[in-house]
Order: sequence, then C-alpha cells, then structure tokens
Amino acid sequence: MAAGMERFVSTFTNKIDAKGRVSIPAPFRAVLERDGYSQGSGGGAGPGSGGSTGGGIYCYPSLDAPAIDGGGERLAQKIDGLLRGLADYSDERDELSVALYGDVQILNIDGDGRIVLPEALRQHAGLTTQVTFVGLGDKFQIWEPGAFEQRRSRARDKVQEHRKLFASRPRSATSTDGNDQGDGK
Amino acid sequence: MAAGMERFVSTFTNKIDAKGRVSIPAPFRAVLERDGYSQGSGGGAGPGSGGSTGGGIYCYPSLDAPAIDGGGERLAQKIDGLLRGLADYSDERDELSVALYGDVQILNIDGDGRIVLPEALRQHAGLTTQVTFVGLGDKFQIWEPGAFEQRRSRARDKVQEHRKLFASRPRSATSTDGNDQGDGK
DNA sequence: TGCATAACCATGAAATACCATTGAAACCCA
DNA sequence: TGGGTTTCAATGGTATTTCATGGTTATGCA
Repeated sequence: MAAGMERFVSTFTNKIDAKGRVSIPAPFRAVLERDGYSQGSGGGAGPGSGGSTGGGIYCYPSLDAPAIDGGGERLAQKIDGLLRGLADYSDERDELSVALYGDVQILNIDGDGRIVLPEALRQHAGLTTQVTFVGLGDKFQIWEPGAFEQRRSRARDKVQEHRKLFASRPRSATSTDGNDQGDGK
Repeated sequence: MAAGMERFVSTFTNKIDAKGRVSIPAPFRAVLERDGYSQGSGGGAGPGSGGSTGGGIYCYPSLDAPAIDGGGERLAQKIDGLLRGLADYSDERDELSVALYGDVQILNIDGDGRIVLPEALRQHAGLTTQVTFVGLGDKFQIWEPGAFEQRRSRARDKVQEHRKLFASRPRSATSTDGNDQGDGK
C-alpha cells in the first residue's frame, strides 16, 4: 500500500450526482478506515476496495470558510476535547455545544465509498455539480472547485511573500502546479 | 447504521400531531437504546428498527432557555453527580433538587419511536406544530424551530470568539488555513 | 359510561443498500 | 518499448428498507 495513510493529503475533485452523492477519494477512505472506523459489515468485496465500509464521517460547515470540514474519529474527539474543558451544565457550554454538535452531521459511507451531502452543507459551501476534497492532515475540507482555486492561489501568494522575507534567494520556478490530481474535465 | 451512536449530534425537525406525539429522530433513538433505559414497558416491535424500543427518556424544562432538555440514563446520572457535588451547601442543593428533579418527566417511547410531550413542557418551550431536536452530546434539547434558529446564530458567534482564543496559540505556521480548532492535547 | 391515554396498523416519501457500467491507470509480457 | 490485459476507482441507475406521520382500535381511569 501507499505510504501516508495516516493523514489527509492532496486534493481530488469528484462529481455530485443527482441524488447528492459524492465518492470519497480512495486515499481518504483509506485514512478513515485506518482512523478507527470498523463496524465493518462483513468483508464483502465491493467493486472498489470498498468492503467493510460501514463507517461514517463527521462533517460540519467550516467556521471561517465556504467549505465543509470532515474527518473521522480523530476529528470527533478533537471536538469533544474542546467541550470537555467547560463545566457541565454551564450556560457557556450549552451554547458552544449548540454550535459544535448542532451543526455536525454524521454521514455514513455506502458500500461504494460514497456519502450523501445534505442540503444544509451543500449550501454553506456553495456546492453544485463538482466538489474538491482538500487534505489538511487530521481533517479534510470539501470545496466548490472554483472557490478553492481562488483560495489556493491566494495562499500561494502569501507563501511567496514569506519566502521573500526569509530567503532572499530568488528561485525561478517554484513548481507551478504542485500536486493536483483532480481531473480537470 | 450510522456511526457515532454514542452522542447526540445534529439537528432534526419533526412534527407534533394532533395528539401531541412527536417522533424522536432515529439517530437519537439509537443513542438512547445504547444508553439503557428506565422503564421497560412491553414494547411491541416497531416498524423501524423493531426490537426492544420500549424505553423511556428523561425530560425537563431547560433552566436557562425556552427549551426542553432530554436524555437517557447517562443524563440522569449526570444530574445526580451534579447534586452530589453540592452536598456541602445543602440549601442550594435542595433548591437545585427541586429545580432539576421537580419538573422531570419520564416519557416512554412507543412502539413507533414517538413520545407524547406533556402540556407543561410544551408550554415552557413554546411548542406548537413543529419541534427541533438538537444534539448536545450527552443530552439533547427540543426547541421551537424559530427560536432555535436565533439561538443557533448566537451560538455561532460565541464559537467565533472562542476560536480566536484557541488560534492565538502560536503554533506552527498554518500555511493554507488558520482553521484549526485547537489540537486536543 | 365518557374521557384520556396508550398500543396497533397502514402508507407515502425519503434514505440507503445493491448492482452494473464506464473509464483510466498500473502491470505484464513479448 | 509497445500492445494488450488486468485492476481499481468513480459514476449512474434500480431495488429495498427505513422512517416519519396519520389514523384506528384497544385499554385504563374517573
């Protein structure tokens, strides 16, 4: 197997079908399975690697971007950790819980490695026909492809600035295309 | 079956029928079943998951919101624990006991996964024709949909504030996105 | 016996599991 | 190195199940 099944990396672009279904990129699926989502429903060999896909993923609208945040158990525990620090039955805790738990959706992965994106999430991210999965280590994000491109180029500019600040060495070509594996249809 | 059957998450909006009946969202039912019950009236096999749906849930008017708090065994034990911690100040404890236990109702779930909301509770939350179930981890709340929307947006603002607190920790440079919810540890 | 509550049954819509097809990339062998 | 083969992932469609909801009958209490 390929190395790096621990973290979500790279970007992939897939389609949303008429029913709101989207295939989770196979590498991400591998990370999710590894992250501790067993509940496997038998080891039936699916068309893809599929098989024991019985698990689900945690998704919620990104707090500061038109995107969806998603992840597995690890992400869920992170959220729990945030709340655990607050006193039980405090007013504050209830309020935070509403925002953190209330907007979370647990989407289960079907036998073919797909999830159904609920309307609320699709709307928050402005998703229509295609989505871009963006690996961010412990979690990933789901973007509208166009919106993500903008975001990405802006990020690059920032990186460039930093480079100029720190390293005065002028590099000619900084790998213009990185590692996008999305199919640009 | 959906993963994450340990905690109440997400929000669901259902109808109240002429008799005051409301369907408990199926995912919440799953959490309750896993959590254990109080009353085990002989429950017929429901059309849904079937099996032993005959449990009951703890409900009481929210102390600080126009909503109903609900949950299973875990919630009941948490209330107990809270009171035990106040043993020293018995005056306060008695008051809280009344506040917490006094209005608690044990509603049992019928064979179809529904409960009947007593008038007192409905009134406290201002419920009329529809209700919104809000997952808060160990418990859930029942809101009048409109009122909940207000509460939700307020909660989101609060989270934004907290995020800034967490994010102020100068960790590694987040290249693409500062959207980190503070690492758990 | 009248009223209120709880169990039971039925149904339409929506979610999900299942199956088939396509297309592309890796692989093998000449 | 090139052609052919095989494998796997993504996508489209269909069948089945689940779930929320409305109604009806049974049961308990005053």
